[in-house]
Amino acid sequence: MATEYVTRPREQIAGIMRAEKRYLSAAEIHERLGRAQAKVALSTVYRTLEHLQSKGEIVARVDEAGESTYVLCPGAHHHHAICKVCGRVEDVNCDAIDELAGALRAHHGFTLEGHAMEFFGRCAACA
Amino acid sequence: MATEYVTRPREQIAGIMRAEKRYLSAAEIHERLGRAQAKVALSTVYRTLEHLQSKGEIVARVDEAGESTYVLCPGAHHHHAICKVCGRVEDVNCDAIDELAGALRAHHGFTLEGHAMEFFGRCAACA
DNA sequence: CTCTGTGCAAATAATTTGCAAGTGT
DNA sequence: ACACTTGCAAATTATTTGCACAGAG
Repeated sequence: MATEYVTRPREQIAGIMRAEKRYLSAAEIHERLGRAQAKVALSTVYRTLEHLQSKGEIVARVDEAGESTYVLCPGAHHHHAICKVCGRVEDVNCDAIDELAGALRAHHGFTLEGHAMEFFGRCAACA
Repeated sequence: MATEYVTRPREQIAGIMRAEKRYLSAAEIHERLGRAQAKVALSTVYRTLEHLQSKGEIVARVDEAGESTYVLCPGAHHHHAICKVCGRVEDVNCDAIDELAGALRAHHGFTLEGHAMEFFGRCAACA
């Protein structure tokens, strides 16, 4: 049960994810597959992305337009700095916020212009 | 030009947003309007939410299921601590991350279990 | 009276799903 | 062989839009 198969669509999608350092939508991935002469169904792209997500190899994020996008993201807990211009993603580890702007610039040459964060847990009433 | 009308649907939707301290989807708001005998079209809910958003009175967030949700959020830049159980939202100002867990518990009785953040700006190549 | 807001129903667009056929091991 | 994957087309779901009518100023 739960045997793992290596198929051409999966290899090609994983290849694209590995080659790109930015969040891509299912449609964008599907389009690149088409350019590479790979005839993969869009539904397969969705299913493969879900599969990679459950394996913890990629993470999803919903962009401004409401589309789900995905990026390769293995390894320990960290956050992403996303370039507004080219979409490139820099990995950022969890330091103090005040240090962030300085550290981002020093370590990544990334100029911080904005950020968003959310916290999850249990409020006083639900503790 | 751009005159601002006060209508019953708008008042009722604003009332619901004011009464709730948690993120609600358009459908949830619509359902509450129904319970309150207010016959407001779902499309009007969407249009009103968009309107309130452009006025900066509410903020949107996409939940785990991919639905857009909205909460009243006036005033200065801050973040939200969302209770996993009841959905209540606590406002959190932008302190150092290490202090966050302690501060959240001390100031809000909120036990931090997880967080997500994203940074936006310009990478070295695009600066 | 005029311009904005609303309701309704139809149109979009992203994502999901059923099922028959294909493929890896 | 057998279980997992894929493709295709149809179904689902959230959100948007066109248009005639109602309501606010």
